[in-house]
Amino acid sequence: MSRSDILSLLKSHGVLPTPQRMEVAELLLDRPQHLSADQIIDRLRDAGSRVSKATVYNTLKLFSEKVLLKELNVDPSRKFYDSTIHAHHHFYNVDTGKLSDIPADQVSIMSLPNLPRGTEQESVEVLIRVRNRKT
Amino acid sequence: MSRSDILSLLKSHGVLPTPQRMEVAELLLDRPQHLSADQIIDRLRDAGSRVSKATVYNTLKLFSEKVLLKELNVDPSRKFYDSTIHAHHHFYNVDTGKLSDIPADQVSIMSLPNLPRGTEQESVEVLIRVRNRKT
DNA sequence: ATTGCGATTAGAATTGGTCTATACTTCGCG
DNA sequence: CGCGAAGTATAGACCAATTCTAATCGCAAT
Repeated sequence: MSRSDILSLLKSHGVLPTPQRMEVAELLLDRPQHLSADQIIDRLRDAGSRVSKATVYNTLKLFSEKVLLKELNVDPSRKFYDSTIHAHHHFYNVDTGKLSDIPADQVSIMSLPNLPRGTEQESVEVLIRVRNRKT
Repeated sequence: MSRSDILSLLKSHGVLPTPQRMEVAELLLDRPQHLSADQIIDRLRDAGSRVSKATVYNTLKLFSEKVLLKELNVDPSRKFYDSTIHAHHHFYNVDTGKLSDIPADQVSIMSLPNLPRGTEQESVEVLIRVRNRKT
């Protein structure tokens, strides 16, 4: 994804494109991936950036509010930020902590229960926990 | 569930029944529910117990290893401990933070993808995120 | 220039959870 | 019985992820 694509992506989602936000967006939204805030900070720093931790967290929160990415709560110890926003599912390897995507069309759910009264559905997420096969 | 039921439950799962573990088990395993470690500590303390935080965490971790309960990673800020261990799914109300159970038989999944190579399946969890309907 | 407001920042604060070091129990065995 | 080993409980220190705070910066509109 080019710089100008990202620029218009941010604008079209109502996000003011500051230099720091552009850096985060270019890193994360470039391709389908799952990164923790920590990994993002490390990579930006490695690339010579001097963004602060707080800005990265602010930016990630803003992006997820504006639906530029998805927060994943799978690993008990930290959030992952997923650059794929359309509906899809995940494998989580409990041994390695690695997440991987499952395209939505590879899981089909036949029946869903009635929602609790007074609520409406926001999303359906399937998480398949796997472990390394010990042969 | 009676005291002696819990006693034999612990023993049958290879857990030495100490007084503190009995307290936690009686509180949590009594009926289907989802509690955070914090809630558990508070309730025990309210009931006059003097268990330490560390012991509660140790106990919950032990119980989950011995499959007396399930850890849930749904809420970004804390784990929930679920007294229902057989396969089932959850609603999560993002507005209230409340979790509720979906019996396994109310969700049927038709097709599942191939697992990543070298891994075996541990569990399949469906999480339906809901929000309060704004009428 | 000055004002004002959102963005950025460093560092402090918070918080759920874990670790450590010590003390206490329990149990097998002589 | 009494001892030692092994396992458990505890308080409090510690840790790491995230959030908060208060000060500063940058820029747009006056």
